[in-house]
Amino acid sequence: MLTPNVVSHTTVRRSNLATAPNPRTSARCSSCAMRHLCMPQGLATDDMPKLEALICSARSVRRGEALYRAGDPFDNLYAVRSGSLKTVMAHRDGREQVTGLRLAGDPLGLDGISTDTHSCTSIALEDSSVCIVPYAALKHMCRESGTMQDRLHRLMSEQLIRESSQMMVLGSLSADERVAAFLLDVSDRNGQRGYSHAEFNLRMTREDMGSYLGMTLETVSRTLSRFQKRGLIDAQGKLIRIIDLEGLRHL
Amino acid sequence: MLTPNVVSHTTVRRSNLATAPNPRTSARCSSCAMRHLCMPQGLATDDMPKLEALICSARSVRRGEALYRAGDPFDNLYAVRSGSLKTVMAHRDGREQVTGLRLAGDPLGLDGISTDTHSCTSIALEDSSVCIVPYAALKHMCRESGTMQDRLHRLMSEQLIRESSQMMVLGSLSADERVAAFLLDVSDRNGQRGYSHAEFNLRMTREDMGSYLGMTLETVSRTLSRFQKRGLIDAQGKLIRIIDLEGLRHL
DNA sequence: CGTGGCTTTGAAATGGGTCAAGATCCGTGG
DNA sequence: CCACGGATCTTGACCCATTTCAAAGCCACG
Repeated sequence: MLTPNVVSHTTVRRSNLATAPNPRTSARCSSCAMRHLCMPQGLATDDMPKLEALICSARSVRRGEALYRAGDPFDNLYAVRSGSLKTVMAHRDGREQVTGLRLAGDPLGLDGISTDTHSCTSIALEDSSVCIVPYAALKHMCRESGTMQDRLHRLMSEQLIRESSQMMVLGSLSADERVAAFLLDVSDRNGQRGYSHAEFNLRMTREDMGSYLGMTLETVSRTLSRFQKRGLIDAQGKLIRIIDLEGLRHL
Repeated sequence: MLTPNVVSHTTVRRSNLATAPNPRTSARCSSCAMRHLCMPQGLATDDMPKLEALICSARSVRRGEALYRAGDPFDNLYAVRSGSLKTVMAHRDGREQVTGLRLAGDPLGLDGISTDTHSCTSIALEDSSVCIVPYAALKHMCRESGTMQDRLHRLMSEQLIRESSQMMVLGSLSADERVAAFLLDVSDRNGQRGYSHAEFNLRMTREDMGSYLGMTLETVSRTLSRFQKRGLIDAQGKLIRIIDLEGLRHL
C-alpha cells in the first residue's frame, strides 16, 4: 500500500497499481497544486509560495461521485491530486460521451470559465482527491505574476491541443488505431508522472473507453483481445501491460 | 456586392452569399479585433482604445493559402475579420483531420500558446482577412486590464467547449445526426453574426465537411441529398438553404 | 458466498465505406 | 464571351468493419 503522499515528480519509477491513497487524509495540500495545476514540469519557483498561500484546499471524491456536474455554477478550477476522473458531456437526448480522462496533475473545470457554468460533468473513476483553486483568486494572481499567467494560458492551450488530437482520433482512425492510440496516450502520461510506461490500471470500464473512443464496449473488448493474441499487450481486465510498444505505434 | 465593411453586430439580417470583400483593402483595422477577438458580444468599451492602439494590423489570406502551418513558430493570435478558414491537424502518416471552421470574429492560433509553436494548420476557405494580435502584447495587456484578461480566458474556454462538443458529435452521433448538427451549428453561428440563419454558402468542400464530421465525402453528399428529398434543406452545391430547422433538430 | 456489474465471445445485421462512372461547376486562357 | 480541363459533386452497386443482440463467464464487494 502506498503512503498517502502526493505523486512525486522524481524519476523513481513505480507502478500505480496499488489502490489510491486514502482520500480523506488532508484538507489542505501544500505543494501539489503548484506542481500539478500550474504545470506538471516544476519550473520557476519564485512565486510558488504566493500560490500555495492563496489556493489549495483539497477535496476528496469517491469513485463514481461527481466533482461537479454540467450546469453547476462555476467558481473553482481543480487539479487532480491523486486518483483519476473522467469528464462526460451529455447530448440532450441523454446519450453521453466521455470527453476526457484526467490523471494526477491534470486540470479540471476550465470549460466553466466561458459561461460561469460547468458544461460537462466530472466523475471520479476511483477514490480521488483534487486541489481546489478558486478561479477568482487565480485570476487575480495571474495579473500579478506573469509566470502564473503564462502557466494558466499554457494549460488551457494544452487542453485545446489534447482535444483536437482526440478529434483526430475520433474522426480519422480505425477501431484498432483508436485503441492503440489510447493505450499509448495513457502509457505516455503515466510515464510523465513517474509511473510505469508499460503497466497501468485503467480505471475506466470498457464502456467508458468505448465512449471516449467512439465505439462500443464490445469492440473495445474484442480489440484488446486481439492485441493480446498478437502479443502486443497483456490485459487482465482493467490491468494493462504493454508488451510491444513499437508494435502498437505501428498500428 | 457588399461593402468591405467588417461584419456589423447590429440586428440587421442579410445573407452572406455575396463574395467576400476585397481582402487587400486595409492594413489596419480599427474596431474589428476588439469586437471579434475579444468577445463577439461587444461588452464593456472602457479599454477598447487600449487594445485598438496596441493590436490590430490586418493580413489577408487568399483562398487555399495557409495563415500558419503546424510547426510554425507562434507569435500572434488572429481573429477572422472577413471570410472563413478551416483548421487542420495532421497525423504522422499523412492523414488529415479538419478540426474546426472559423468564421468572422472567431479566434485563431490559441493552440500555439502551449508550445510556442502552432500545432495545427489554418487554411483560408475563401479570400479572407484576419486581424493580427501579437500574443506578447496581449498578454501584457491582460495584466493591466481585468476585462481583457477575462475575455481572453473566456475565449479559450469557449473554444474548449466547442471542441468537446465536436468530440460528442464524432463519438456519439450517426451520419445523419452529424450532418444535421453541423448545419445547425453553422446556421446558428451565421445568425449570431447578423446573417441569415436559413441560408449560407458553405465554403468547405464535401471532403472538408466529411473530414470534420468523421465521414467520407460520398456519405456527406448522399446525406445532403436525402435531407433535400425529405424537404429539410435545399442544397445547390455549397449553397445551403435550411427549410425545416425543427426537422433537422429532431435529427 | 451470492449477486449485480463488468467483460468476453459468438453470430447475424447494417451503416457507412469503397470503387467507379458520370455530371456539374468554375477558373482560365483564348 | 466562350470553350476547355481539372476539381468537385452526385449516384449506384457492392463490401466490410463495426454494431447489435445474445449468452456465458468472471470478479469484486457487500
